[in-house]
Amino acid sequence: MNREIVLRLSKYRRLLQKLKIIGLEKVFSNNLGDALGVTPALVRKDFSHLKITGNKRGGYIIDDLIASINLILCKNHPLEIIVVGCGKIGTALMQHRGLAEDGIKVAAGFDIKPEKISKNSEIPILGIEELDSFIKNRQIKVGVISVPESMATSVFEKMVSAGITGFLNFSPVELKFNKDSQLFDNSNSCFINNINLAVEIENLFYYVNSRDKEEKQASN
Amino acid sequence: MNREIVLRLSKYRRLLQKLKIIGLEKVFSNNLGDALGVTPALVRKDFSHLKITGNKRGGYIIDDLIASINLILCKNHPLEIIVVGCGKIGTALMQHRGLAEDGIKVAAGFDIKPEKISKNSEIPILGIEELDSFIKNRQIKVGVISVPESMATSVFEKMVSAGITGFLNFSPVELKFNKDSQLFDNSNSCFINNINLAVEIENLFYYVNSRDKEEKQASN
DNA sequence: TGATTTATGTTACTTTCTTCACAATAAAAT
DNA sequence: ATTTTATTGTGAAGAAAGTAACATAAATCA
Repeated sequence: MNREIVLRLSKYRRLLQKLKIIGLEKVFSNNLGDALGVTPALVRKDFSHLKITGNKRGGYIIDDLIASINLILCKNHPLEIIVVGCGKIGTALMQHRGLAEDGIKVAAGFDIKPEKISKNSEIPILGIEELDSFIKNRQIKVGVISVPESMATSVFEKMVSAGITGFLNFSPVELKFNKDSQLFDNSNSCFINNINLAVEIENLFYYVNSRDKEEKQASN
Repeated sequence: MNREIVLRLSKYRRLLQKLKIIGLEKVFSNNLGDALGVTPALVRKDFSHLKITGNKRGGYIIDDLIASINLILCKNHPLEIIVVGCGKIGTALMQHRGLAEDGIKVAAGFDIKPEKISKNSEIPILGIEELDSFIKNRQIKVGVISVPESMATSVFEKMVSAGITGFLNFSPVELKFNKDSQLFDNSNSCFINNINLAVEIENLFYYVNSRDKEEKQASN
C-alpha cells in the first residue's frame, strides 16, 4: 500500500480517537476530509481500498473504523523501537511524549561514548557493542538513527545485519538500500525514512522567498 | 515548483559540495542519479526545468550547478529562523549542528516558562510575549513549532499574524492554513511542513509488518 | 577531416494518485 | 407508503510525476 495512504490512516486514527473521546459515534467522509485537508472522495476510496465499509446515509461507525485501522497499523500490540545515537536529537526522541502516547516504546538507546551509558535508567542506554545482540534477542524491527554523519553508514549496516528493517534516519546522509551490495542478502529489503532537518527548512525558505518574489513582480 | 524537485535540489547541492571538496569539476546526470536513487533522465529534467544547461558529452560544471542551485534556494544569504517551544525537541533543534553547517541560523528560541528564558545565551531564549515584536523587527519568515499539542494552534496563529509564512511543525496537531478563517487575510498564505514523529514510526511498522506477513504466506 | 563515441535535452509514454460525477441505497419526512 | 434527502461506493476522467527512448551535438579518435 502506498505510503501516502498509510500516513493518512495514522491521521484518521488520531482524529477518530479524539472524536470518540468527545462522544461522537459516527463520522462522515466529509468530516474526515475537512480535518485532513483532502476531498471526501479520497477518504471513501481509502476506506473502500481497505474493505472498510460504511452505511449509506449513516456514515462510518467510529469504533469500527478505529478497530480496522488498528489492525492494519498493528496497533494492537506495543511497537518497540531502539534509538542509536543519544545526542541531542536522539535523547529528545527517547523522551518524546508523543511516542508513548501513540503506543510506541523505546526499548533502549545506544551510544558510543562511555559516559552516556546508563544501563539502569527507565530507558537504558547501552554501548554500541551490545547493539547486535539486543536487536536479535528482543527481535527489534524498527530503529532510529541519530548519529553524526560520519557514523551513519556503518551504524546503518550494523543495524541491517542484526535484523532491523525499518529506519528513521536523522543523519544528513541519504541512506538507501543497495540490493547490489554484498552486505545484504536479496531476501531482505528495508524501509528507510530519511528526515534531513536542514533540507526541510531550506525547502520552506524556497517557498517563502518565491512567494515574496511573486508579490514584488505583481506590485510592479 | 514541485516540493519533490526542491527537495532534490537540496540533495544535489549537498552532494555537489562534497564532490567539489574531493576535487571534481564536472559531474554527469548519471552520477547524481545514482547518489539520489533516481534515474539520470529525472536529474536532467530537473536541471532543464531550472534553465540549468550542461554540455553535450561533457556533463555539468559543478561550480555552475552549485551557483544556480544556491540562487534558487536563496543560499547566498543566511537563513534566519526561530524556534518556538524550547522543550527537548526544540532545544535539540536549536543546537543542531546540521543547521549551522547548511547556513541556517536560529535567531532565537521562545518559551512560555520563565525558568527557560536566557536572553544572553549565544542563541537567546525569550518569552512568548516578545514573539510578535521579534518576528516583526527581525523580519523572520520561517519558524519551527515544537510546543505541546495544546499550545500548537494558538502559537501558530500568533506566528502567522506576526508575519511567519513557513512552518516546520513538530507538534502532533495537523496544522493547515485555513483561507476561510477570519484570522488570515487572503493575500497571505503559508507553507506548513507537519512532521509527526509518531506517525512516521507507525508508518515504518506498517511496512515492516506487511513484509513479514508476506513472508509467512510465501512459506506456506 | 570524417567517423565514432558519449552525454545532454526533450518528446512521448506510462504509471500512479486524486478528483469528479453519479448511480445505488438507507434513513427520514410527509 | 411514497417521496425526499443525504451519504456511500465506484468507474471514468484528469493531473502530475517519473521513465524510456531517441535525436542532437560536442568531444575524441583515426
